[in-house]
Amino acid sequence: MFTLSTTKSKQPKTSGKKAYHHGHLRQSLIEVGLQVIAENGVRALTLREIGNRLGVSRMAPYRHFKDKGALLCAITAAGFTKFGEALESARISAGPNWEAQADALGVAYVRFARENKAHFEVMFGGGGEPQYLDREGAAIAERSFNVLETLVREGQQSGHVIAGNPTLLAQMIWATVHGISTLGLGSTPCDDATQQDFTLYCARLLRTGLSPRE
Amino acid sequence: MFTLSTTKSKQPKTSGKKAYHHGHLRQSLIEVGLQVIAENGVRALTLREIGNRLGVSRMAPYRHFKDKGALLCAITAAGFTKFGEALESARISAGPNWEAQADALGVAYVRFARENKAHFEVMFGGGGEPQYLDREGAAIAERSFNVLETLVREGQQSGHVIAGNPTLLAQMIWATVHGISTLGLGSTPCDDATQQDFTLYCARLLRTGLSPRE
DNA sequence: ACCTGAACACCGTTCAAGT
DNA sequence: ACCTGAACACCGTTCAAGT
Repeated sequence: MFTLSTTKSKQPKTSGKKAYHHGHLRQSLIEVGLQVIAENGVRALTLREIGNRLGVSRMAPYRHFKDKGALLCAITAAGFTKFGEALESARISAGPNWEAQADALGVAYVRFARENKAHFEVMFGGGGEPQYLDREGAAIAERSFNVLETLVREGQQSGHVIAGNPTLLAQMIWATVHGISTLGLGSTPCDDATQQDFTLYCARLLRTGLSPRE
Repeated sequence: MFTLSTTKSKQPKTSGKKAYHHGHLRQSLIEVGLQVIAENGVRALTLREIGNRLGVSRMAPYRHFKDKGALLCAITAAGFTKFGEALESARISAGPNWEAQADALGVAYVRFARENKAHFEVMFGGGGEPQYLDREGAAIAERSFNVLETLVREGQQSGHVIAGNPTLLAQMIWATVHGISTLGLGSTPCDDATQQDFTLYCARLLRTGLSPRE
């Protein structure tokens, strides 16, 4: 589960005593926090609970995070990093065809939301909260969006997309995939395939439009 | 603020003592609860706080709601009722033109989200919560969606919308307006006009499509 | 019926303290 | 540096009780 370097912090503590802690509490807090959210929702995220799961005192988290909100911010930032990677890698593995890339991106977006409910929840303020997004997180989040905007620009150059402000066009697409994700549209009730189908259906409609072409 | 009948409950209590309570605690709880959410978010909603604001004991709410979740359900249901009315009235006052109706509906959706943040938050599970939606609330919510689906059907009959499953088409539109609403797209940072512009922009794109018509 | 107080098991967070 | 315990001001909720 731990993907970090295994180098303990500064003092290896020659004794086998038990040590103050494993040495990567910060990362563990994020991972376990995410786990708790995945199991029971953001609402159930409790510093005490995290502490218990890690066999650590109630106050230990405060060594690494100013408060609960700071932990959530870190989780959010980690989420957007993963999110951006998922989008970008989906686009790349879709090959050179523009439409294939567009489809892949949409599907990846919706799939990420489904497969990382906990992260998605925190990332997009699924808490009525002021959205746990600090300066750093916001920058990462914007990078994710830029994958989409880049796609639009390229589509315009290759003649797949109409002229117009690429940012606005990207936002329009963004709204659609995001709406599908949050509304859980096309899922009956837990089906991944149907949701993917619905996403592709929407992607096609988005291209050709809702009004008849004469 | 109180739009209910002023008839006190059963016993008017001839004495001027102060009475057990004003007689419409249930409705007051919903209204004040909504107020608290509007001011500080769902997270800040506290039965105790509501009680305080109403000059009522901590336990009074339990007389009307099984628990906090039940209150939230009632708030949600009330929200969807208002929401459905907003959509329907927007459609009606848009006149007979189909496109005008479609635009009005989209704008009304996004505007509702903006002007009723608190309600919207609770209605669509803006809490990572299991979405406070009981059987009754779900029925009301579905009715709101049907306004949209009806519009699509009529659009198909009048030749404004391509053929296809009206439910899926409506869901596609729904996803878009919902995405705009939750992402707060087109708002810089609190501007109502620009968000409306953006919504209309999306509505047009939705009709004509993103790929060039040759 | 409708309201109340005391009490219980939970929170986040502060503080003084240990190694 | 990193961890800990006790303590404080909050929660939701149960219970026994008042009118």
